[in-house]
Amino acid sequence: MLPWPSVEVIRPRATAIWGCLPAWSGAFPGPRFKGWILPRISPVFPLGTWRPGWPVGRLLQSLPGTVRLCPELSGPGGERVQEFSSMSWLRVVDARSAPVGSRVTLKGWVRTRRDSKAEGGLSFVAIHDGSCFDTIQLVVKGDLPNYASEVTRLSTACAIEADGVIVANPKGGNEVAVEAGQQGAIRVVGWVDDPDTYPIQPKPHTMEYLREQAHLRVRTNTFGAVTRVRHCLAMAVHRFFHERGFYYIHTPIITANDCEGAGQMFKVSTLDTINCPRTPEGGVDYSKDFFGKQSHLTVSGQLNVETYCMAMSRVYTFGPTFRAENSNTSRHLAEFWMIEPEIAFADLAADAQLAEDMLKYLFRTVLTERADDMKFFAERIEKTAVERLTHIVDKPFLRVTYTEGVKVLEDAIRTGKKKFEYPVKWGTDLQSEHERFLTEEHFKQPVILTNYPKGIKAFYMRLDDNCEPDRQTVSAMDILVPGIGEIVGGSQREERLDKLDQRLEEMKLNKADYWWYRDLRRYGTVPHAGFGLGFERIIQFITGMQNIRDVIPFPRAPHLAEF
RNA sequence: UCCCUGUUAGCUCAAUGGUAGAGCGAUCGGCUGUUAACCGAUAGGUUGUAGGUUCGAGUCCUACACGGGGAGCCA
Repeated sequence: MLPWPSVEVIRPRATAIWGCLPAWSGAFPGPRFKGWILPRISPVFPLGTWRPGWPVGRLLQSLPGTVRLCPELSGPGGERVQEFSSMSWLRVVDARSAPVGSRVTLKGWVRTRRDSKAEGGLSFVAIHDGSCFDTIQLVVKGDLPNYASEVTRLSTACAIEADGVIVANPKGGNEVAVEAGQQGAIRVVGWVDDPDTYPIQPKPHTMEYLREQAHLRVRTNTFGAVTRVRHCLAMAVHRFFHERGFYYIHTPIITANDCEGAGQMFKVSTLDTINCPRTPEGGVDYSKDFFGKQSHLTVSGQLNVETYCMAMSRVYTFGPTFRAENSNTSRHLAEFWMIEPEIAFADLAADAQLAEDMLKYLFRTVLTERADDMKFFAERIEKTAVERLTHIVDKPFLRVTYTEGVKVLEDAIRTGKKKFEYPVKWGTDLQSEHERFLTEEHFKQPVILTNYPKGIKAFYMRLDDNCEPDRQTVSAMDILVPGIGEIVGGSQREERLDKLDQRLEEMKLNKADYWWYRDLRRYGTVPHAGFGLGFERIIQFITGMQNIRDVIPFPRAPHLAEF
């Protein structure tokens, strides 16, 4: 049975892409090998235009004339080509670009159905399968044996298989003609129980409502688009670091350090919550617990990843983190994903540059690879979604010290340009309204704020040299973006043991608890720096989705763990 | 956790303290190479829960539950 299997294309040496091209029913001339056309895609493409995993067929379709065929190949250049031969149907994204006349089988779910009495019965059935934003339309003729009994009863979300022929839609694009005369068929795989009460109707729903239907909401345009963008970004994160020689470190989810410090933690325990073992003083005896001491879900992989940084030079973590704070906002989750790189022999400036490069890489990638979804976000979710990313990619982020930032705020107040609810004073933390003013109204672009007063920052941040008396700062930075606020928080770490100890003391932390962290400063310490990037927040910023609960598949927040 | 606000048909929302309404969706019919289709008809309700005031409560009062916006905490 046609059609062709999906083919994974790999990039062996960063100069060319080799791969197998399905023989599109003879649509492309060229040398053949066991039924495959074997192209070599020349490096005339700018590097990074496309990626491993994209079928070559799509590239040929979207970029005609830029592919050279290499007849000398007897295989895919000795490189790995993986065939998913068990998948013998075509995805919607490939059907949309397949040559007219191809026989295809499609599998997917019905979005909409419209009927016509013309030509002895005709139904237009739009189906989707997640492979791209758009649906493809099946034009089903009334001559199918199950036309009246099944096809005209199809409703939103019915699962079907369709055999048909790719034809051109009169108004542009591809569609699939399904008629008995051409061995076409519609097979219903799964019906929808009661179309009247199916929660996802072909009409606009509010985000709040869809949140209550989290198991079904991915079937909508919006959540399908969010899902593809999220995936695209996750892959881009790994690619960004991998291409720059970073190692991906799997830091632990469970931690027995009660010293992570960044807020309330979830307890991890196997003790009986009602009859737990007691210490003589009446407290819970955690020595009888699974880990022999009190343990928690991690709030950050940073301290662990620093240890790996002190041998591997460039490392990062990308995993879930947990905060048991009672935060109820559109920017907070109890379970969220964080990207935390750590670089050795680096200062704050290098750290900021890495963060800026990474953000721009992510923006560029999503604009290229998910243009279809980004177009949708710009049309329906946030008008400037595409425009502002394009804009940001082109110019350097602004670097402003905390002290300069405070001056800007004070000037704005003095000249009556702006009124704030909270006062601005050097040494205190900036409020949301202050940060928003800086990035949204004053600078109107992403801003890297640096060198904060030490009193408002964590113990591990490096003390700046040559500070004014009473104005001691640390090498910390926050990246603020319009609409979201803080998206990155990072710092150069304190690599000098005496200074670190001094800070631990000042903040009344127990040195003994940090023995292994302090060891890093005793044995071959080097200047190093890193940052944390909230993955959901970057998705929010890119897509314009207003609530963070709508950019993660199953959000976890206070009183929210239904799905 | 605090402040503000909301909860009425499958969904989005109306309804001076006096008979519960519309649009969309669904179902049926008509028209149509349709694509946010269009036209007509039908079905669909213990007004978030529990109390209270009143001759009478969707509407006023109290408590609770849940949703949303903002703040704090942060990413």
